[in-house]
Amino acid sequence: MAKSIKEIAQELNVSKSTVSLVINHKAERARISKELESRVLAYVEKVGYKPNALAKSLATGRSNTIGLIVENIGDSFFGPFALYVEELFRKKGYHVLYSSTLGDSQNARDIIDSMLEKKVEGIILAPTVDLEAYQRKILEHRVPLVVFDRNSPAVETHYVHIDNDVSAKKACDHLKSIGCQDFGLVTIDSDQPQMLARKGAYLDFCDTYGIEPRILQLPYQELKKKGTHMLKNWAAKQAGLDGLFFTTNYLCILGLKALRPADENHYSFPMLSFDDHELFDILNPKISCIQQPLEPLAKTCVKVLLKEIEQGISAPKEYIISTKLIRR
Amino acid sequence: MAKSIKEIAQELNVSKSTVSLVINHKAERARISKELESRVLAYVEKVGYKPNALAKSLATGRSNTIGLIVENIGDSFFGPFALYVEELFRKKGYHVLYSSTLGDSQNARDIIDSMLEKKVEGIILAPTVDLEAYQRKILEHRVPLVVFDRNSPAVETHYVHIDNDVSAKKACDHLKSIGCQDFGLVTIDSDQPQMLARKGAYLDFCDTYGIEPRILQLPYQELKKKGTHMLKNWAAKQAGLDGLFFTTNYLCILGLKALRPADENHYSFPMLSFDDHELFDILNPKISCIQQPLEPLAKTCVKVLLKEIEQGISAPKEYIISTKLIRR
DNA sequence: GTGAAAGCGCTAACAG
DNA sequence: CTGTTAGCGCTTTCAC
Repeated sequence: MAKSIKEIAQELNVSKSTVSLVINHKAERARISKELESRVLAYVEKVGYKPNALAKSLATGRSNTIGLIVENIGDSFFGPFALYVEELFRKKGYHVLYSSTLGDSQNARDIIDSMLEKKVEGIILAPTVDLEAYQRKILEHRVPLVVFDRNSPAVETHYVHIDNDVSAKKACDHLKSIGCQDFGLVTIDSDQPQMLARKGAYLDFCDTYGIEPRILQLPYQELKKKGTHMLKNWAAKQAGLDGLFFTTNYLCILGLKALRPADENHYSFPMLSFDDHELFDILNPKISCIQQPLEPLAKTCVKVLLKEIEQGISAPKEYIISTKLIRR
Repeated sequence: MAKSIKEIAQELNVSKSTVSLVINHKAERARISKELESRVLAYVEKVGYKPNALAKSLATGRSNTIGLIVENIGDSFFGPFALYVEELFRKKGYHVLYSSTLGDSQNARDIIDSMLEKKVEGIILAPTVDLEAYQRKILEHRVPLVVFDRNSPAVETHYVHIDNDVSAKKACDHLKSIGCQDFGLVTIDSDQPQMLARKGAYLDFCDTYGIEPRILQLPYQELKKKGTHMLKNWAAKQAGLDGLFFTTNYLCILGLKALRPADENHYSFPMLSFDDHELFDILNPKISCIQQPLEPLAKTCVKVLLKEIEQGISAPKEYIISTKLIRR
């Protein structure tokens, strides 16, 4: 069905290379006559010939594709992030092959393998835990890698992230400033470094102000099944609790649903979320949050990766994007 | 860096084809000795050899990739939908190449071209308007196509969608049943068939009950810039308006933000949204909606496309998924 | 049982 | 200026 360059050449009575050169805008350099060039171009246009990208990539060694590995493409953080990334790469002539790990390391490894097999020219990765070996593998294949959102401390790669300590500290300070004396932290049970950092900042804060820490760790893998129940039970036992800091927006949403008062218009205490959400500002009460600036985050990842692709792999560097406390 | 099959063969003192046959589990059929087979397998495992997917696809004509084209991967409808699709295809050994059109037909055409060049084995598409010619082009390339969410009526392709008329009618009935006598419709200005169908159902409803229709069409391309302002102005002029039906959830969210009362806890009238949203049930008041069941939608698209891929292109068929009115 | 050889569609020297 | 040629890495047929 689809024509090949060979057929085009035959039908035009020229050689394959002539057609190839014209198509790839190298006619000038090969000093092909303007007239022949436009004849070829016209014919190619007419029959709608499109080169087979697979063959082209195989021959050139360039796939024009980059891989983006996130935790969950359907999530309100990664989805919009992915859109920015896609847009930015599109402008540069690259395509994006996405995949979601769902927090499962085996998934992540499979995804990385197949991306490597597909010869992506670079990878942007939000790693799961235990992915150090595979991050090294990517690097060994000489494929540029940018890690974002969370990092495996042991692996030396470019790393784009926000300042989790400072941000979580800001969150705690804010809760204190609005009168919370005894607020708790709700996080997940995984060892993701960014979650550990947020928890660490909370613990430090408690230490500084002599607050007794109250921490609930929810099981990431069974959040839907058990989260609500666990949170309710836990909260019921926390006498004197006067605020809650959620380390991510989906936890905060879970919290809002679980702790919703039956017939009142307001929750009994302030809640603050890490990561914004499009509806946080119209809830009642409004939900303050630590906002990760998606666009700068995406732009930085793309910029760093493009540089690696174009100029070769360079020494790993860390890029810190600062967050904003949104008071509502 | 990455080894080729040729190197593996040399290092093993066998021929390329032997290695290839073993890797592809065709050792038996080629009557290769068990002993040799396990020797090859062991070596391949040891050095971590992975075949170049590009070369493989070129040789076999199978890319094991399918294309998914949505409007906006960052959106709360398409994002989770994409996740389901990805998961379902992953199980079948396919990868998904996504892209967002952002409602722009030129983007859509570029995306389709490049997917065709990459030799995807099938495409799931949420079309923009004016995409008929390109849908035909896909079919002419003998690439299986499943259209969902919206359809270009003229093109005969497999089409998975919800029943927009019936659903919108349900929505209107519900508003009436809770006492709205004079509710309006807020939609976008594009000619997407599903939007037209929803509007049509509203007009029919008004006709039946002798209600004077009040419709606001917001400019899709400039929603962020002008939407809030336009909606506010429009609503202010609608004397006696006692309810609002939004044809999509992002419009409803815009409405909730635009019409938020300054210092009251409730909106002045009920709002109902087409498409659910994770926070609609904790808003005050809660937002009722027409819920499109994402998982069945995704499952159907995948099932239909897989059948086309495996059994060849068949006569176009329409698959209708029914929606649910969620009263809140 | 195994390996040589042709070919998938394209690019990129290098002759002419 | 144009065409021939030799791959890119893999699959697959067909002699040996």
